[in-house]
Amino acid sequence: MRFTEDSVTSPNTAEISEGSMAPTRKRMGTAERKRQILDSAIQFFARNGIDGQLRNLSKELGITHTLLYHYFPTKDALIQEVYKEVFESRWKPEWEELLDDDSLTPEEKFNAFYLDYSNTVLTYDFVRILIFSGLSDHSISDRFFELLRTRLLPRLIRETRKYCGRSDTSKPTQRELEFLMGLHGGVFYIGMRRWIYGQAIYAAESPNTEQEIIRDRVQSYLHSAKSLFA
Amino acid sequence: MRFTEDSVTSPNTAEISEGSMAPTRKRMGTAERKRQILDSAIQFFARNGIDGQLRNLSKELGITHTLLYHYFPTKDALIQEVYKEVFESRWKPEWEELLDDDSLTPEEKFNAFYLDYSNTVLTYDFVRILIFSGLSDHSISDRFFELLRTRLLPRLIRETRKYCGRSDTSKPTQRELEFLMGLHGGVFYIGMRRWIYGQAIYAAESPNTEQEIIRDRVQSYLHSAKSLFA
DNA sequence: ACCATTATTTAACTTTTGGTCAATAAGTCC
DNA sequence: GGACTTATTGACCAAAAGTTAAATAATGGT
Repeated sequence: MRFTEDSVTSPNTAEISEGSMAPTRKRMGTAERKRQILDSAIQFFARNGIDGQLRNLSKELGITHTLLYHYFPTKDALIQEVYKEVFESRWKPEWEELLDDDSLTPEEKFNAFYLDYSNTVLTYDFVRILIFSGLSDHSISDRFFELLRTRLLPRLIRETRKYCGRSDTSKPTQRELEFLMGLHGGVFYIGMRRWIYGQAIYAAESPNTEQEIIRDRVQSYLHSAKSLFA
Repeated sequence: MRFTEDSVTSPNTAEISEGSMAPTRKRMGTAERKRQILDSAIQFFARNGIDGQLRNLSKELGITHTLLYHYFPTKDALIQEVYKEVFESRWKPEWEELLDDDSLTPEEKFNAFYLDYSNTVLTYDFVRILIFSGLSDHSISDRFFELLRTRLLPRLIRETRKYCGRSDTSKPTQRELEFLMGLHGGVFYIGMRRWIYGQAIYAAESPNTEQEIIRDRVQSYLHSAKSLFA
């Protein structure tokens, strides 16, 4: 993939400019530097794809590309850590709690969940890295979908049934799941348009509207579920 | 992006195997060979991303990579033709005719359209190349969305309104469009799951079900549109 | 002030890969 | 069958990009 990775003026070497002072070499603690690299790497690979060149990443960090090898044995190892960071540490356990909260109606749960989900997951970093990884190797993005499939979907189906006045706890049917995936995919598609295709979504202008969009769709989903599955 | 591009036994050199015959160098007409290369290139780049190496593509074709340069001045030129082929020559003008057909109800149109649309567009080649291109440079995928935006969406909104018993021809509101994009994105997400994340979609097993899935969603969309916009 | 540690850089190696060019040979036309 | 065209190849180049190893210099401890 051909991306233009703009050269960025190195923060570290910025101080060399004046006078004939020897370039002050900064020295960071292992943990902090590793953290810093990882953070930058997420942004960098989200932007440039996992084909982004280490030399460019290091330029953004103001270090030499060889220093990366002091913290990560190989480029692939770095990328694996990026995946891990993005897919695992951004998962919110609160989502499950929210969906299990007895004081909320199914409709409230759906609205609250998808609003927060879209704010957390429909990020530049997340969407792009998820897709980059899926494009190159399912086994990575699978980890995320596994969480979705086991933790969230069953709860969402349960709430859907509750909304329809049903209380059976039988295994979700494919038809139920597919109908739910219609809603889910529609929401994810917002992120796609925004971060992959670079389209301006209306919601970007006024934050209110994002909420409106999701409310419309959730209401539509639940309402139709009632006539389909009740 | 790191893909494993499996070496494929060259079809051309296959005949060398037996005896000590000199390898028969095949000679193809310009047009056919170019066509052949383009067809393979579509598959190849869909699989490996546009970073796929020309040497591997040519290996699949059973030719040397330098021969590619006899037909395409540069790798980028080849890729541009791949884009053109995928995005432009797969667009069906029938879609517009279908949506303009007066003998069909809005619901019939939606069903027929999205069923055919998903069969044409939700292909391995198409979905992956669309996303690869979007990831690296919007300007390419934009061409496709432009068709969508100008040719299809207005007609779909018109039919939605017709279904709702409205006949005004005013410009679609953002809310109407976003609601439609919910359906549209949900459909596209089927292709995403199938061709990006490698998930088995139920519909893959029985062709009937794909129809059922889309019918469910279309009906849900139209039904809800009525209560939202009527 | 010195030493040990290790973060950081410099230089270099290797493989990959897009691209060029002259040589070769498969058809075709007379 | 010889000449001409051009499809096809093989050898080669240069830049890109991952990786390694040795040299350098902050930093902290004593």
